[in-house]
Amino acid sequence: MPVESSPSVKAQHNDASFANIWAELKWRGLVHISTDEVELEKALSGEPLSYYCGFDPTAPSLHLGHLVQLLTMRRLQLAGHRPIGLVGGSTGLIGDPRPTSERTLNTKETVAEWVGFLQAQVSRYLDFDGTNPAQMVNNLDWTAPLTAIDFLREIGKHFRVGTMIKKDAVSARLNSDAGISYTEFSYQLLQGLDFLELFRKYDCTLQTGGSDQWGNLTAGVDLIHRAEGRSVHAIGTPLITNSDGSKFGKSEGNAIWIDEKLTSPYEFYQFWLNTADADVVERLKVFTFMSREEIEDLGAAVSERPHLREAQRALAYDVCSLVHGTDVTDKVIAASSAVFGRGDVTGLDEATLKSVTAELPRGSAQRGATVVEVLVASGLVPSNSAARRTIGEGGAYVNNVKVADADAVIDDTELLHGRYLLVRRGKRNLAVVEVGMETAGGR
RNA sequence: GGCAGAUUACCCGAGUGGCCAAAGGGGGCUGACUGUAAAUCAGCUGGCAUCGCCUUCAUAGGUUCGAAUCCUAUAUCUGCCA
Repeated sequence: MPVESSPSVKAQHNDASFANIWAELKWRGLVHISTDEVELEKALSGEPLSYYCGFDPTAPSLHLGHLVQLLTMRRLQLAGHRPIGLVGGSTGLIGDPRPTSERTLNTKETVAEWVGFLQAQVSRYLDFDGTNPAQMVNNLDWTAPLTAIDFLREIGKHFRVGTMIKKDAVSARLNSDAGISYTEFSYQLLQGLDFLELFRKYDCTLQTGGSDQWGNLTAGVDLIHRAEGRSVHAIGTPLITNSDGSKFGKSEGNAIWIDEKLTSPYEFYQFWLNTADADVVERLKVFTFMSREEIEDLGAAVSERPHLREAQRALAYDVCSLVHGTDVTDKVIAASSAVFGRGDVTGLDEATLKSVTAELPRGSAQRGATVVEVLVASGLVPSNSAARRTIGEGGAYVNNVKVADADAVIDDTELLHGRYLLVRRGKRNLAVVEVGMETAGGR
């Protein structure tokens, strides 16, 4: 299992101006719901405790919603507590009930592959050295050997159906046409079992997760209370929302993934840079390790000189560096400024051009291609018609020069370093097209 | 099981034989403005070899010079009656 922290993890620290980690979590708006606050604050201020947060393999990568959990885990670790990163090799095979509809089951092979991906991702955000090192677990390790009979006798007996059907996710489904399968109905037992298992094995006494997981978090708290007679804790982080009511963490309807293959670092950086003024302070609190003072200064900058967008730049740089590293982030910023700056790309030397465009989508075309063909090859438009439409609208650029004639042939002299074209659609959709020296091929 | 009604482009929804690639709204895209923002205004929003042609109005057939519109069968959904 690949377990490797990101280099930036070592440099992170909490804000010492807070009385304790609980106060900081509250200030950052990371506590939406929790078990007894007084007890929890006491526990978090006392001896190091073990806590866990689970991630189900429902996709090949984690997304920004998960990043909230990862950073919350890291904050608790920085406060001296011991994190347990759990990847749901078994729960991913069952499916957490969504309020709307039944999930389709993924194959065991797919889930196993995704487990590996997620373990590597989770590892990057935790520290595996020091006095309170993180550890990674997979709930398949303790659920796979369990027989159905033992599961029903030892776990199922502690759960009342009346309680189970009152959980939001379940009751929403029972009241909908979709109904709910027995498989998904059982999900909360599995997550409860995880907490119990980790409690027994590692004295894990706190589970964190999104507030939408509250029903599952309390399933574990209740189970431990019944089975072991001990009170343990749970913290539910809020659902991050945009001030304009749109969904956070989406760009043009697509989720923002932390895997660079699914969401390019360029797109990732742009996503953060475009954070609304009204949301940027809240994002800084949740997604960065900046101190209260730094964040308050940036908040003041937003209201005094919004056009400079200092807070957005700081946010984008910070989060992009955290997820993709500072080297990649520097390249992305260079690409962004080459495009949004004065925009003369013909003067760039080849090495600079390459690094600047490294994060952009790429395509290839043949020599003698028309503007329309180049636009389609870039992937910026889906069809020739769309390409013509874009050109007609005045939104098509080659090497940052607006093009008007759809059928114009790209001359060899326009190629940057004999092969490249920087193609742009609208203000900020960019791609690189490499023009081949051969004339065969293509589609 | 019986009766009635629905099924239209990304979504909602108009259209009941030709003037329908299909009203309107939402969403999206582009342009102007701007702070790579918000708001606002304007245009675009099936495909292609773009003055024209092709495919599309649940699916498969049929009537007709001509069908999203009529008929038949199938599938799915919604009401009402058993």
